[in-house]
Amino acid sequence: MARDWNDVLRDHGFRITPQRQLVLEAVNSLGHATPEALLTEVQKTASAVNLSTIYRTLEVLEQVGLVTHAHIGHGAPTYHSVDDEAHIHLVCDTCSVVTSIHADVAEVFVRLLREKAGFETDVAHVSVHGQCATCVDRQKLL
Amino acid sequence: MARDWNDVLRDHGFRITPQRQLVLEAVNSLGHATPEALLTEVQKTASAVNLSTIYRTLEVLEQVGLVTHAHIGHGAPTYHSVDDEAHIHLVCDTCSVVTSIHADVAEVFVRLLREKAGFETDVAHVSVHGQCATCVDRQKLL
DNA sequence: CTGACTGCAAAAGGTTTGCAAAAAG
DNA sequence: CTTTTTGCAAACCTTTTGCAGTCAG
Repeated sequence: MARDWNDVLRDHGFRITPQRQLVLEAVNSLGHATPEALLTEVQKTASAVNLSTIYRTLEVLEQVGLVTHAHIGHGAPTYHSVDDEAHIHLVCDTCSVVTSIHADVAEVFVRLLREKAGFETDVAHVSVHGQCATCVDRQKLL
Repeated sequence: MARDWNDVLRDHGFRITPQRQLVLEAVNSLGHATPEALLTEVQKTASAVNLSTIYRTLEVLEQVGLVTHAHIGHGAPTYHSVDDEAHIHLVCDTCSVVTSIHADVAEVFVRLLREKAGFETDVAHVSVHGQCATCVDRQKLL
């Protein structure tokens, strides 16, 4: 596992660079991370790395299937390793907390979309907005 | 119906202005629209209206519950009338086409999220990424 | 060596803000 | 008249791009 990421890149005609290795490691170690957060992490090791390199690297890594991203909230997308278990992001519009839940809960939903619309859902990319348990409870008290 | 939008605003302590009326009308007539698109629409009637007014107005209209927005793709959010039937956006990551499907298909999904995570889903806000029927078919041919 | 990759700086896209003038109630 | 709302311009933040130098293969 630790050695085939570079094969994946090479197989797609990309070169192996320290920057790419660092970004990939940062994605793996941070779990969920915005480009900005990845930059900070990468710069702990290599302070000269530029933000635009992060973006370009993520594009490459995503293209070869080593990472994916999901759109949470308004601002920044978050990237995570493809190795991670498929999960869905639940974004609370009240308190902005993001929780994850196993993608299994979407099984029926995904099947319905396939049957009714011929749509193949990328489960990991889904982000669901609404109100988290905590905020729902808090609201009941008022 | 045509007359109570201003009551809604007033009840929340907001004032009635031509700009707010025009933005609301634009949201209703365009169905799905980005702030930029709304500006263009509004300017057909009142060319002096400014983009920042559009943003501020949308914020107010959303706050009082007359419109909502959804995050489709990377770029701009799209706003629509709350009167619209609840629907889910299916975003094709291959061809970028956005289709809508009635929110009923998410019923089981929403129930599961409520039961398993206590999460109350805002169905209309969900945008689902994946591959549309057309692109799925096209890929099979290759 | 040669083309892919990087750093830098500047541009672009979308959204927000401060302020003075205009309009609503 | 008082307070909100607007227009304008500038600031902001995130992402993208052009270019020249650097590095991987």
